[in-house]
Amino acid sequence: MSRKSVQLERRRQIMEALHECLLEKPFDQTSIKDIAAAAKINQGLLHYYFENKEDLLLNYIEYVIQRYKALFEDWLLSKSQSLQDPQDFLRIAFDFVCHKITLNRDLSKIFIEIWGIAIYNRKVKEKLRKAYTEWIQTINTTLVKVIQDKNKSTRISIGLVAFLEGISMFSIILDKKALDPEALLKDFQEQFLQSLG
Amino acid sequence: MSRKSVQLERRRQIMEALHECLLEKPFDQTSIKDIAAAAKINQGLLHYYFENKEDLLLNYIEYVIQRYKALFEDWLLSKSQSLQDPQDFLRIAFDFVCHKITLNRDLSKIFIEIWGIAIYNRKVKEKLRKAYTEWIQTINTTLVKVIQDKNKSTRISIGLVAFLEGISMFSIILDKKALDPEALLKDFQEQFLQSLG
Amino acid sequence: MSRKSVQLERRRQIMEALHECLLEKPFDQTSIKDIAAAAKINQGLLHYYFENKEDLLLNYIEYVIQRYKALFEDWLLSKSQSLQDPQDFLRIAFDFVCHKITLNRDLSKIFIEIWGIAIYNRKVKEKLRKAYTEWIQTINTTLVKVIQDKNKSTRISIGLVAFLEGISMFSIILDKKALDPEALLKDFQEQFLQSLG
Amino acid sequence: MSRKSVQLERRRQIMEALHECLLEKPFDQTSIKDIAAAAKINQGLLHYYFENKEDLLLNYIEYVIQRYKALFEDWLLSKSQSLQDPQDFLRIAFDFVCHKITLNRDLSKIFIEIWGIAIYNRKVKEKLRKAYTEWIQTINTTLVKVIQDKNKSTRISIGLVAFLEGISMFSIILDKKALDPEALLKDFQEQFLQSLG
DNA sequence: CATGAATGAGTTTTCATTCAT
DNA sequence: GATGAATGAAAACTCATTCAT
Repeated sequence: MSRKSVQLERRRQIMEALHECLLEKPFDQTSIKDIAAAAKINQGLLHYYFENKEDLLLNYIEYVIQRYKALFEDWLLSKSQSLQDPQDFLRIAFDFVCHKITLNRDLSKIFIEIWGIAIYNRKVKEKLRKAYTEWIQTINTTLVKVIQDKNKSTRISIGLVAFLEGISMFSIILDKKALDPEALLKDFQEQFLQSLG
Repeated sequence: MSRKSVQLERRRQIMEALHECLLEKPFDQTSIKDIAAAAKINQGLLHYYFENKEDLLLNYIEYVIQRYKALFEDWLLSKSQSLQDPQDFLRIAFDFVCHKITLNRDLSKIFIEIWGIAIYNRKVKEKLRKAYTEWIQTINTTLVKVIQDKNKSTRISIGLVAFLEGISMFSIILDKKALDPEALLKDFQEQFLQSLG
Repeated sequence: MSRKSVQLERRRQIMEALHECLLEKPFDQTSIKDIAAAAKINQGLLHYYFENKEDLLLNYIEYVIQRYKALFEDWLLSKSQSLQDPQDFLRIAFDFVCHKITLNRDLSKIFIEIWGIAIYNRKVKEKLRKAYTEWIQTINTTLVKVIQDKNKSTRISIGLVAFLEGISMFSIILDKKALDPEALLKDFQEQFLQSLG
Repeated sequence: MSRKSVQLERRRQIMEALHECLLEKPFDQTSIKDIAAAAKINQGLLHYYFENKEDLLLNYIEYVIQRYKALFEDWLLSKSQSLQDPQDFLRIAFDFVCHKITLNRDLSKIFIEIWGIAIYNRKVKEKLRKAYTEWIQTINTTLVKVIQDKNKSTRISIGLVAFLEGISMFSIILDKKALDPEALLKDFQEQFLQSLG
């Protein structure tokens, strides 16, 4: 491996360590020591690869977002039959989001955590803002083909993502049994796609 | 003032101080010192009124929830004309939630923060769980009269609250301009009530 | 009850509370609050009856010492047959000390604690010094009748008390089974009295 | 110096600092700050080398006990002529204990302090228990050769150490003049060894 | 006498970050 | 690059004592 890629690999390793830590404790209660221990590297070394705790967090957030964007691309390719048809695209995209994102408990935990940080951290907020905007636009690009009314389709796109994020949060906060998010989302998906078509 | 009410007043004063602090910093970064300063009381005294930081937080959460429940009761009373009709009740309740809760930026910030804490704090999670369950049930009690299908109405109630919480979160994270949550909610309300009727 | 005796009774009550506390925690780790709670009185009131924590401790020590001196007097009176004979007196005194003091686990704990405080607290040390000196002299007054050599009898008196205090300490620190202090003291008593006679 | 030995040296340095502090104040009144100041190191660093105050204390106790065990070994070697003869061994051991331990005022202070801590601290008690048991057994191993009766020799060994610890305590609590522990111990030693022979 | 609220200094411990090797 | 020792500030919490009522 080249110098550069060893560096990158190390950074990845540290970000994965942060990921593990965030599944156990909130970011503020996760110490550099914890992260270094999870990454099996020296505590001081962490500051060689990342300027400080915030820098690591920002890189981590970016890393997670890029990973899921890539996963989404792969998902689309694997279902490549019918991306032309808006209805089909929406169904496939919806499937992805539900199963890989909204119902992914680990990811939900981490994003709820990140929302909290974003409130008072401009850089984190900006990263989130971009990611959500992009996600909403991806949906909207297709939705507008079906709905025509641009304002309306934008509102629906936003509302759809807001709803999914709300369910994601509820899947962590509420009783799993009382909530049954899988059924709820499936039901919703049918209604939604039907209403479009 | 009686001894008892001095106690209660002081506790309220401290909880209000925490409220102010939470509008500036996340809970984990808010020190007991900060809260005491905001409450203009001695730092040690805070531990006289609350066992520890967590105890204060739990009391604060309860306090906020009770406050908004009381506000909702008042709101209903002030619009007392027509609570019999489900449609009217839903419209009035929706108005309250939108304007007093979902579009209340301070409250949104604080609840996003609390969601994050709830992930790893059982007691906080339990408080949230109860509050959301109660909220959902309040809606469902009325909704079931219109929809009949009990499972369906439950799912819609959950979905509705999830959507509102998602919008609440977006109103903090996304650009206010791009989002325009007031318009979005108004639009949604119309569609929603229409679809019921 | 007169004013004065109500006062005294309250003071006694507080000292008994300290006694209870000292059976659970070292003095330094016992807070005024703990003591007040054990005495079932208000925390502030404690400072009305005793100047401060040290004052309470000094009074408590005096109180315990006087109690055991009184108990000893009673004991002697109850065995009044034969205090004239030095051997008999020594036997009776030895019995008292063994059973009421050296083998009294609660008292042992408390005195070990007090020794520790005495090291760096002049007033406490002085109280202990007086009590031990008096005890040693009580023994010596009788012992010198049997032994004649005044220096020798003083040394034996000191050594005897030192030995008993050492056993008292061991009864707390060492395994009760391995130590068997009752048997050890009984054995010692026999040897000792025999050696005198 | 190697990494490892720097660690050990630092730990020793901190334990010596605790030693100095314990000659001025009881452990409970000695703050981490005091100890760090005495060791001339940063307060935070102390927690790098020892988990917490109790951990430091336990290590310190072990350190002192090991030091005196080593000193005793050296002492025996330096008097190597005659360890075969029980009488000679006892005399030499007795000399060591009297001069290096029982009459060592600093050590006496520290052990009285440790006794007090041991009452309510299981780990400290266990360390003391082991040390005293070992000391008693060392004496008993030789004593049993002279006395034959195993039970009797065990009782004498325990009693002997109890007596020495009692004298150690008295040397701190009582007037030095009235006590004259050197003379007392010398006298006792003669009587004791004579009684065996 | 009695209450409990108030004070403020002090305690242990944690931690992000820096630095010498 | 890598190590782990060092720093210093800050955190939560405790507590003896005082004071107004």
